[in-house]
Amino acid sequence: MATTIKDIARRAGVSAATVSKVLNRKDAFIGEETRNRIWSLARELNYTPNSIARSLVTRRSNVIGIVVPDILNPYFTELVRACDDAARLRGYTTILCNSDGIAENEEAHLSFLAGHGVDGIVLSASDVVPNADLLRGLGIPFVSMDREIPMLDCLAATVDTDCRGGAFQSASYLIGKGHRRIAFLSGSAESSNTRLRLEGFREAHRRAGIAVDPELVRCGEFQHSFGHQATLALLAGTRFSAICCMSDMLALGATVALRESGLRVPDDCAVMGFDNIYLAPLLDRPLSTIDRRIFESGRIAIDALVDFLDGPERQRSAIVLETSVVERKTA
Amino acid sequence: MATTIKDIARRAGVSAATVSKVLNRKDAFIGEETRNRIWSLARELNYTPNSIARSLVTRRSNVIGIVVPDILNPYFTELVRACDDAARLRGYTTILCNSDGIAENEEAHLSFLAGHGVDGIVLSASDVVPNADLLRGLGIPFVSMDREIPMLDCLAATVDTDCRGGAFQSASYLIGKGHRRIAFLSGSAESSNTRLRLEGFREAHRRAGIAVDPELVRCGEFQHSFGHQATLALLAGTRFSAICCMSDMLALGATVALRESGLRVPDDCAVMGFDNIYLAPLLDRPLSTIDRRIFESGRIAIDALVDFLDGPERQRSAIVLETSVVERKTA
DNA sequence: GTGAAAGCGCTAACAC
DNA sequence: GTGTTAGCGCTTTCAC
Repeated sequence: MATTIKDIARRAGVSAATVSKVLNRKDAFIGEETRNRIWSLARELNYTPNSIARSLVTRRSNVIGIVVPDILNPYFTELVRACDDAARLRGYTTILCNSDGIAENEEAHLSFLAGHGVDGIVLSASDVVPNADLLRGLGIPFVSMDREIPMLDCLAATVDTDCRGGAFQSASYLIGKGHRRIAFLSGSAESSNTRLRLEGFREAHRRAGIAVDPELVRCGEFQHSFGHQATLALLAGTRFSAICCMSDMLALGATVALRESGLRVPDDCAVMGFDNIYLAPLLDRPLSTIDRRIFESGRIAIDALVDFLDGPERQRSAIVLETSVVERKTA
Repeated sequence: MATTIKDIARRAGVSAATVSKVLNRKDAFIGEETRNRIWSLARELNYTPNSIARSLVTRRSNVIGIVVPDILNPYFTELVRACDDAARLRGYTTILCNSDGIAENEEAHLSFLAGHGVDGIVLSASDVVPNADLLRGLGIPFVSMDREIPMLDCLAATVDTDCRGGAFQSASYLIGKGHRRIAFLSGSAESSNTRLRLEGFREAHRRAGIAVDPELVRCGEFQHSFGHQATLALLAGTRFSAICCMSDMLALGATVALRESGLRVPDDCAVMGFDNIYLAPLLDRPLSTIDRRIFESGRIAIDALVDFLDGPERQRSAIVLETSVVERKTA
């Protein structure tokens, strides 16, 4: 049986309230001597506060829920780690949920988190548009990452990457290298995410006076497997000298497909990624990509959320992160 | 304000106790009609049980804590995802903690988890030997992964990989391919983990009647950066035709160093990894490695833990996972 | 079939 | 300076 505040109170010959005050440093009016006695008893008995009980009364858990599609995806791995670090610095811990991009899972997780009394939620990008009614119903402050989201009272912040700009940079970089027929690989064609990126890609071409061959645009998923498969399909049907991928995993898949087809990167075909996951520079052939400040975005999301939670004025913020080109060995 | 059991009780014209019974399906003696009324009210009012309050009385949280060194390390990413999936299947959720392999962090996390009333803990490998007194003091059932651990009442299971066997397989495979001077890269020389692996490596050589040149054995960390740096050092000082790495990240680092030095893999130097992280087959040059059933080990750990928690007999188990060679393109 | 009462460990308002 | 009381939302025992 873990020791409780009562155990300490009994041994110290004081009431539980006094112990509580001391242990919570609300001890302005507590005698020096009592205070010391309580602290040393706490240490001696190895007291650990029961957060459950505390949360029940304070209605604060100091826990933040994080919902991502899949932590196996390196982009989210990094994001989650960044959030966790940032949260810890601010006195919070995190509970992680993988939705696998399935709306029902996501909803189940949100309810779960609510039931567990999290103070706030970081809800991260998948293609599904989140259930606004649910979110409103829960009333838990949340920050939305990389997603279009309806305005809600409990929306603490949005943190988005300038995907349009990122895709523009990527395509412009490739065009600058002399490429004229550039393939475009991205996630679901329905998502705003992909739409924006495609706009950026097109804009870069327009500025350079180059037409975009629709044949070269392939949307599906942000996963490795799609990159692999789409590249093979592309190779079978048309010509191109570069691939502008909208995720690093897509780029990895594309690279494998190119190599399997006997093509060298970047000599026969250049490859640009997107995300700049921490693996990108560590690969055998370091990946040229678009940096989107993953770590920073996690930190920013948590800071915005905690500011919203702790600050009395509940300022909502809308953050947009700029991207940049990282030149390495594949393009 | 979220709706509570009382709200439902009031509207249904029954007591909170009755509502609780129905919602928890302990409704054998509750009238058909009351039952339906309660369920539909719950749905209508969008009732979410307050797990905090429930945990306080039941002394069960249905939460399992997971402590790993660093979720950014792909091996742990996978392990964590596996644990999370398995836990969910068994009706539990997980809270993740990154210790960064620092003993104080680990201890802080363990206390934190205890305070949050987790029912059990999965404690995973770093080099530090865990604080047995702390663990005993907490009294929370836990499973230890890949670590030597003192016997404790609350030790639900140990799940280890046969590292000695794995290293033996790796070295034997390389020897079978005709290599005679094989470098060995591993984590901290002090850890039992590395010691065991080195034994396996030596044993393979002994059986083949080959001497191990101490010069070729380099221990440091399981990280990419050490693989890179150690390989460069090796290259500068001696000759070898293969590297037997004790983690896939080490192998990645080694590969990069080889390529930077103008050497081709596997022609000029073969590289074997260890772990078989999900990225291994996805790389530009798919990595030959030792599979250690990461996903399975997570599932097994959770199952053992939950069996221990739920089962009345509290059977302790000691699981050892066998490894196998995965031949791909680097060796 | 259903309800009343007690209590999980803690905090907060107020009393002394 | 310290104690008393009430209550957070829920479950559980036992009485009716």
